[in-house]
Amino acid sequence: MTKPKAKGAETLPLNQILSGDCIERMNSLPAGSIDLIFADPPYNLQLKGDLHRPDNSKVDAVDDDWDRFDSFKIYDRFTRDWLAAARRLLKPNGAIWVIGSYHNIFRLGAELQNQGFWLLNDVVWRKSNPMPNFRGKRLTNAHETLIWASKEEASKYTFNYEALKALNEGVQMRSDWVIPICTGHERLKDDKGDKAHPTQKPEALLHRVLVATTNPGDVVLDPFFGTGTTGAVAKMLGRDYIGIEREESYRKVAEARLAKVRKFDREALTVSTSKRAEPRVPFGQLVERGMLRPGEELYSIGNRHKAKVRADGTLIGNDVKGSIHQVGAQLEGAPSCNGWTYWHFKREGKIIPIDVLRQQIRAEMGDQRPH
Amino acid sequence: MTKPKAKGAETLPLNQILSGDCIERMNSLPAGSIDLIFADPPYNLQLKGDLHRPDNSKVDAVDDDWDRFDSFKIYDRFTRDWLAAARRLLKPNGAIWVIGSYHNIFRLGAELQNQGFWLLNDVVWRKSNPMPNFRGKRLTNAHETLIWASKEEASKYTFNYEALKALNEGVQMRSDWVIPICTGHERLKDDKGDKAHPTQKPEALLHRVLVATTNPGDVVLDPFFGTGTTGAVAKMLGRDYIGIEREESYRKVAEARLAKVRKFDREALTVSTSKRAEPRVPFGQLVERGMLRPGEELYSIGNRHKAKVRADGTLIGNDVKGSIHQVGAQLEGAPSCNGWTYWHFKREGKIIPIDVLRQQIRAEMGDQRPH
DNA sequence: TCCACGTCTGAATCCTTTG
DNA sequence: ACAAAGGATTCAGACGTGG
Repeated sequence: MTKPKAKGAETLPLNQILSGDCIERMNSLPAGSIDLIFADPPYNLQLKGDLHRPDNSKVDAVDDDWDRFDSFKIYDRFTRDWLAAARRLLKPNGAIWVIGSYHNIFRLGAELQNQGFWLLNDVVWRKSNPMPNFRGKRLTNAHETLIWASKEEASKYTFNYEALKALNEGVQMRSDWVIPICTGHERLKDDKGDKAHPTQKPEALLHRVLVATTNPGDVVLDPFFGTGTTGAVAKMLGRDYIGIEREESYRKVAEARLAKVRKFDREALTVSTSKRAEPRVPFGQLVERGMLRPGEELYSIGNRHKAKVRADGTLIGNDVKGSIHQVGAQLEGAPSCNGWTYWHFKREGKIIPIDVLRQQIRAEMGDQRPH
Repeated sequence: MTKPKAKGAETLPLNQILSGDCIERMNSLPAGSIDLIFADPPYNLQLKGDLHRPDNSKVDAVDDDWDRFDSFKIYDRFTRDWLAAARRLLKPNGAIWVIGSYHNIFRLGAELQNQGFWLLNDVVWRKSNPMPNFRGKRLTNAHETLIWASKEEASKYTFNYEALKALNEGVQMRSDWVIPICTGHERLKDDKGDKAHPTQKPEALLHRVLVATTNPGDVVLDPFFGTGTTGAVAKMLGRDYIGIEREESYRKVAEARLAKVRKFDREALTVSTSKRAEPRVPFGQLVERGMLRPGEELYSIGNRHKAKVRADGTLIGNDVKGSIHQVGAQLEGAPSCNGWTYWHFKREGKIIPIDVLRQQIRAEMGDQRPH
């Protein structure tokens, strides 16, 4: 499924992290050479004093220099300039994702429209574990907003509808995505054990973005690369990436991270075109959340069969592909099969049913109830 | 808890639906007279009569750069004008809610910021039953966005934190709200049995908005009244409303609807309140009243520290003296401390928080409070 | 080995009254 | 006006420790 390279693509610094100012670096790249841009620009939080939790511990605020702007006017000029540089780089059918909070997302969205980008969806990242509002003065700020836009109205943008539907276990993917914030082992630390970047995004978020709106071999640019989540997920998924990052400390962490990332199997990257029904916890979430890796092998209940996990949450095994249920049924020659109890994965030599993982997600999904 | 009426409030056309252009009608109302505005403005640029070029020519289909830019310009002017009229009406501590989709919400949010409104939250209305995306070209657009903003940064806006927490089973209300779209009996029909309004909002949404950010007796204005959901819920909740609607057909439906609405019982309107709303009790009163004796010892929450009560209602312990809060903070090395929950006294061998005594005093005061 | 429990932390525009 | 003081306020999840 490799596409013909765009003109000038051979000169692109693929799978590298460029240093310096993102606008200058973007302007030095050839026009019309990028398939997708993912941008997580400074939010301009405008924080004032300190904030303490009720237990008197201090909240580690995002007070970095790179997030300070003196006025909306200055922020708007910055937004206009980097978006213009980004737009120039996109292929005619290219698209962009931006992410932000209420502090900046309205300015981002309006400027996207002003420049002729065509808004396709706004997507809500609903955090399953946000920081509470400690003073009880507002609603818990439990989400961030992403905007997905094509370069222009006429763009034939990439959208892997069936893959996303498969990720969502047969139901159309909605514009609100429930994904935990980046914590635990995934959260990168510096030498001192502190977080390496104040706003590292979860890989599950980028996984969904890239599966949805790119194909293997596409070139993905992230002009605010940070510690490289976009690059890491792009590499796993067999996309090429270009990162731009100003801060040397972030670049160093990202380089080390990317060196360790391994691409998933080619088979796992081929996206499903099958159609299925069935609601409930989508198996694809186990993949998105990194509980199971694309390419990982699952074992049937009697250990007579095995199958490989694909990036869109389908299985492939012995020339059979489809959902966990379909593949189980086929291999057993049965009319139906409950994939959740049929399939098992291995951890440290142990065989564990995948249903265990579903239960973990269900426990996290307490927040799905009406609020 | 009746508030003093604002100047000019006696001239307000309370609980009425005004006809005509919302900007003109808003400009005819007295400045600084409204507690809360809820606005669901149109975003369809072709909406009849709402938007004109300066020369009154028709806005063509949005099919090239010039037209796109021109139509955004017109929409922005419309947004600027009605928001300015709305802002003039708000009391200094007033607030506004606006609702929109990705077509217009970014322009609304940016203009709110430009005019000096202070964004408090963006809220995602997550529809539990959205219309699917039939063509499979995008994500199911399963949400709309609301913005909650105070008139200015310094505004002491109304937020009934405890009431919302109660609505959410004792957990802080988040910025994502799961509410079904308006269907079934709630959906108003016209004479022919068709839906009376294309975008009727669910009462559950307005219920949450008004419980959260108004008090009984507040004046709520809706400049795009439609079929009157804001008014209906305001009336149920014992708030006064003013509606403005230019379409006669909508006004008629709204009038009929509002005539049928009945206000809830006063008891039902009482919501949980926070401690902040309770009267302040100086610690010295406990000593004055003999509930605690000078010289008596108090014990910290973990029983790690103790201090002696002095006749003037200060504490002394371990070379530290001052208020119950100051001494607690000093002993804990904390930036602040709530002495009421930190300190305990002994009676018959039992350890009891001093807050119990404050509550006794408050209970006695309750009898004397004016209603 | 496993459970119970305590600790820590996350893009946060996070107070109100008195003097 | 500004400064000082009173005193109200948290959820989910990861991780470590101790029994």
